[in-house]
Amino acid sequence: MLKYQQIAEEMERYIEDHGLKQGSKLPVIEALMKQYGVSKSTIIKTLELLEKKGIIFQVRGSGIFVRRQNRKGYISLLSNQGFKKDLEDYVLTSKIIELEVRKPTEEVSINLNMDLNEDVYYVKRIRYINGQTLCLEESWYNKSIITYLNKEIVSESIFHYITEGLGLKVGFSDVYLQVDKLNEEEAAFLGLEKDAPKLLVESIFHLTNGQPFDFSKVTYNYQQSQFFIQANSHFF
Amino acid sequence: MLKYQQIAEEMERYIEDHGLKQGSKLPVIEALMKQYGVSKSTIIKTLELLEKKGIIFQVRGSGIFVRRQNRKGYISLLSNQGFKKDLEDYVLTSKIIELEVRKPTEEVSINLNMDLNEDVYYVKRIRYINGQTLCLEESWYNKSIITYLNKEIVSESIFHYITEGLGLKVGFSDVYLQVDKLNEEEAAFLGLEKDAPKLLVESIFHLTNGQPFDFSKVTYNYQQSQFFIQANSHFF
DNA sequence: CAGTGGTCTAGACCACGAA
DNA sequence: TCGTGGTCTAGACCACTGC
Repeated sequence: MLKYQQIAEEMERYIEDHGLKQGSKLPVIEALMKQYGVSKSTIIKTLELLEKKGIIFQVRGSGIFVRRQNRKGYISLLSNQGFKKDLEDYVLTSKIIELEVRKPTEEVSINLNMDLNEDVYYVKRIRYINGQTLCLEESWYNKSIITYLNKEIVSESIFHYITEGLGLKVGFSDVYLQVDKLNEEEAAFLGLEKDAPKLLVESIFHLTNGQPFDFSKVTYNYQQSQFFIQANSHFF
Repeated sequence: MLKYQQIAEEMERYIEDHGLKQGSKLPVIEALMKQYGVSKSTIIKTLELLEKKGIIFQVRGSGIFVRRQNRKGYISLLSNQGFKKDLEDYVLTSKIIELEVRKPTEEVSINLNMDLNEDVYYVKRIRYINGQTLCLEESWYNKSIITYLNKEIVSESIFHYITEGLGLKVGFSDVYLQVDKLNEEEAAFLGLEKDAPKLLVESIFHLTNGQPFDFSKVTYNYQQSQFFIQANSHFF
């Protein structure tokens, strides 16, 4: 593990364990250098990482402060790969509706950058939170990358299998959101009435080398869907 | 302007002007160092910035590549402060419904970290895109920070006024999303039927020193609302 | 194993905020 | 004006990719 990752974890744990609130001041860079016995650049790298993750913010000429969003039960739209971390206190389960090897549709082939005659794994499942329907999920995986899937894997965390089991590294993802009304089939699966609101989230996941391997369409039950995002200044 | 910002802008313009596609390889770091006459660290800083903005991705041992999402007409949920950049080809207008100084409600006081007897500017407006209703927006500004607003300012870009006119610096924001049904009043303002889907986006904007100055609740017309987000690997 | 990106160091100097 | 974070440099060494 890299030094700056190590230090970032320790600092994150420190903030968590001491229950520091938004605005709490952390030690100055000089002190952190001494405390961890590393150079200034390494501390800065650490702080950049913590800032990206939304855990601190830095004010030039003033100091380093804790950043905390205070609402509970929201799903982060950025730390994708399942909701494990956001919804730790909730019970998440899945029901598999379909799992098979297919040829991609035109839409899928475009999003996964594949030929129409290559193979994809198609997975359709319902996810439940505390026994209530959370979402209806359809995913397509490029079979030349995700070479094998079975019911057991799919009923657990697919991302865990991809990173640990297959040893692949996830690089980045594009996420698209739309609001619309449920059609009859979706309503039936989610246990809602037709034309009720839905949030449709389409995601394309890429490996670190830029290759797309997973295209997903997730339809959320509007009653269970609260999301949040932390944005940083580099966008302004 | 800092060197690494300058170089980032030049590289971004180069990618744009040459219409480089996702996966196009850019020059190696060594070459960029020579080309711009700076040290390796500065180039790395440049590339980190471009990566955060979703313009490139880097693959260790391989190279630097262009990242591009291909869908048009989506609003970025991260580069907030109005949609100017995302919807360049569209005509955006506003109608002001209310503009006045008020005392905050409890909800507003919590989100802006204010006392109940301090003053806030309250702004309510409808925004249109190509003549269609895009959203209904309610905003509360801490009056001790945003000291003055009038109809003219509010009918244009409020963020432009805050950064240029008042010389304030926006640091970061927390964004919360929920899907629900329109109530009667919202439906009337947006020209939709009651109980139609809506996306409610609540945002809290902070200055670089961490002080919240703007709490906004924006209700989107579901027919006009397409959003996107680019996520990076540090979340995985 | 050559090429390429990533980490880490030590230190000079700059820019901003608060007193 | 001083304390603090930010930029930039030159260079050593590490780690991953792909031929």
